[in-house]
Amino acid sequence: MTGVTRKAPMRIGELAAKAGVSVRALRYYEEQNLLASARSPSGQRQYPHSAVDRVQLIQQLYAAGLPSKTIVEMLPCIETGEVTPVLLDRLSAERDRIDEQIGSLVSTRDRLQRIITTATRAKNVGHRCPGWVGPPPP
Amino acid sequence: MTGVTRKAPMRIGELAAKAGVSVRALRYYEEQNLLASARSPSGQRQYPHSAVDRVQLIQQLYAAGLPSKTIVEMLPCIETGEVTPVLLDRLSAERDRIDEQIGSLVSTRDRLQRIITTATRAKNVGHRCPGWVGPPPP
DNA sequence: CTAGAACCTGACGTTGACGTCAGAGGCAAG
DNA sequence: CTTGCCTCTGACGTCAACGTCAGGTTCTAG
Repeated sequence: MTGVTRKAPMRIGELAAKAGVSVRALRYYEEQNLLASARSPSGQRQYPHSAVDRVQLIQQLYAAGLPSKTIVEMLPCIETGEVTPVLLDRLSAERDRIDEQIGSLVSTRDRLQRIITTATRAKNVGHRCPGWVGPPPP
Repeated sequence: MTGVTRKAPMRIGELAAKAGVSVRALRYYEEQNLLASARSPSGQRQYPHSAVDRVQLIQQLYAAGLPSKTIVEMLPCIETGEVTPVLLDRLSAERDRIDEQIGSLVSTRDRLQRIITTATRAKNVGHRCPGWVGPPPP
């Protein structure tokens, strides 16, 4: 026996569903060289199972604010585990950038939390919000 | 004596410099009702000193991914300290959203860190991309 | 075989936060 | 007064990550 479990190759709709993105997004990723696909004789895209993970990684990096240009430079080596010193620097730089972003978000969150706490404790609740803060005194 | 130190009112260029944003951005904020200004007789914008802080708050909220529509609903009450129950829910919701965003960023950061660590330890360096010969790892 | 779902390419539309340019005026210095 | 910088309004340009539509092919269920 072959030992190979033959199943129909994953098409774009299935990948989109499994990865939680739109079909359009996947074609866009391919356009940006973020995601490759084999083609059936009739031209339909075919993906390996691992594509689900890859798409989710792409999403994660997008969510971290990386543009596709940066991602496309990082992805190949990330997948193979091979990396150049230059790329390593880049990865570290992005990690640091994300750290800063986290710090900024934390302070924003804290500021929001203080506002909430203060407002709740003071029970400054139930007034009508002023629609607009007027111009400053001369 | 009046006790009032009269100084020339802050104009848009000065505010832009102090807040670290562009003049265009400030006019855009005004367009979006995020930032008010008094006008001189000749129509030039005048800002109070507190505007610097306000602009920085706006920037912080933008950086947290809030769109101006949301900010414009939150800002007046944030400044006055008064808040409606509805707005309080909104603030909490945004705080929670930011928390999720932080969590997502942390996991992305960790994933990047693992990649960096693994690649560094395995010394999988120098195979694919062209580049200079880097310094040795610590 | 046929209907409908899924897929293809190509191209234009959308959104948000500004950038940039044009043409006209205002303001302090010399 | 003139020079030069700052400011004004208005309007079009940009960029990224897709959405959406058109017009055609392919796959699959009955």
